[in-house]
Amino acid sequence: MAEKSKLWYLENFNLFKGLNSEKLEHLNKITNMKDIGKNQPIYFAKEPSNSIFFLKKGRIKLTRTSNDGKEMILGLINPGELFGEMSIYEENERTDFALAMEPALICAINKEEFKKFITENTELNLKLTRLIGLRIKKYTERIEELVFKDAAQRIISFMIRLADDNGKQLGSDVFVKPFLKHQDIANLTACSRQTVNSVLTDLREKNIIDFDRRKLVIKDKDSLLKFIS
Amino acid sequence: MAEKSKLWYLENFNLFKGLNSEKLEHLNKITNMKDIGKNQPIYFAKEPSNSIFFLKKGRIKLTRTSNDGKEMILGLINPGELFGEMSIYEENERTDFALAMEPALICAINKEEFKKFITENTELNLKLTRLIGLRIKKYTERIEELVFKDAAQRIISFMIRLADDNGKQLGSDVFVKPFLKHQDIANLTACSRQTVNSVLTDLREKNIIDFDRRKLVIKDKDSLLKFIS
DNA sequence: TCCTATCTGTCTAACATCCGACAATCTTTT
DNA sequence: AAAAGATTGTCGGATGTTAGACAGATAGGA
Repeated sequence: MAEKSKLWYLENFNLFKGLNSEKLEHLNKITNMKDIGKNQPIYFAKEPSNSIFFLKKGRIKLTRTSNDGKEMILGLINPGELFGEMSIYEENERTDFALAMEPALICAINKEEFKKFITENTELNLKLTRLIGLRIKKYTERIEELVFKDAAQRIISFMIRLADDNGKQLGSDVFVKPFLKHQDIANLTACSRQTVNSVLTDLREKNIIDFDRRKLVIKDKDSLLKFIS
Repeated sequence: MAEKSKLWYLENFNLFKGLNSEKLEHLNKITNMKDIGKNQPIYFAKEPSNSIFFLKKGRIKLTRTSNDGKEMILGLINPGELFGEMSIYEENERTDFALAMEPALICAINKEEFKKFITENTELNLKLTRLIGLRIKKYTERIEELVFKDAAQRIISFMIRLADDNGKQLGSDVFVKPFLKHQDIANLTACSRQTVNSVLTDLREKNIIDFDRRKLVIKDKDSLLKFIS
């Protein structure tokens, strides 16, 4: 990878927008671009956490596994987003597991280097603080959803968020591509694969959504919103 | 309330330990002690968030309410702990609701004043950052629990945490006093009051715990731990 | 002190969701 | 192009949890 393009990448991460070229150059020196293959791990749980990451290309899922082998997905990471940032706050090892869902390009920064860089760039500190606030908000909302909503409502909420984050408006429809496999949706919404399937096919029969392995189309968002009232 | 005792209170909050008397005096000037009656609110959801709080005495529950009136408890606050601190991170209104479970004594600090105080005391900043990291960890563990564990396991995990936080070792038993009413335990563990009751009485029959309205006694922690394996 | 609220304990029926099973379809590898 | 593997679709039975109902116990206010 040419150094020039790496610099360009850095500049395009939300977090780094507005930094001057001197600072970007310094950031460039302490970062490391890396290609990750499909289904390859980026880090493991219980691994000492020395780095934080930015995603340039691909999709990452952050997961946790129960004692008896069940998987839950804590969150999905899209290009331009930071992940693994908990290593700034936790002393020891990571508690989750990051996996590339498709071929990905990531940018790694050493935790200590990044900490130092932050203290020298207080405007970054503010952005980071805001980001952490958003994370907490997201997690508490997730808890709320698990407590108050049933499986169908959780799946529908997930689709709406997915469409908001990754969808393209096309006429009156919203396209999301790629979609996720049912098992992943199940692991995100805390229900079984079969329940995901039956909810999705039911909504398709009602002409509210359409989907196949690779795409999701939301044809009638208003009806979806009614379900989660 | 005499000013002298208030200063003494401040000194005893974990977060402020180690501050010199000049800084404590300044803190004293920007804080406000307040008595709160049983079942009285401290702040409401959707209220502009101008203050953060420290709890000196009593117990606080942080709750959220669903559209159809069901309550969930996001967390309990014990004396010495900070709460409402999300107002530092979120711009707008609060998303939850704080209620005194028993007569309480709290200490309020204006958000902006506190922010200023932090920037002038960087060692505090570090402590606060660590605290936020712990909050995130706690929330993600809660999500994990909701996804992986059944109702009985969640209730048992809750009792163990309660005993760790508020229990007193007495011989081979751990006493927790006061206990919570079953409905509150239900709202903390995402299940119904009836389920809480049946799990508790079942454990009592097996001589693993004992309880009544005011206390919980853990008589056989090992057996409890086996349930959550 | 009595009276009223609230909380606990215990049923049973209804319900949501899971789980195993298996065929059909699509994807990847050889 | 064939074979192996992964994903989707669809059953029906098993299971955990809820919700309603109501009696008895306890706490708090008049």
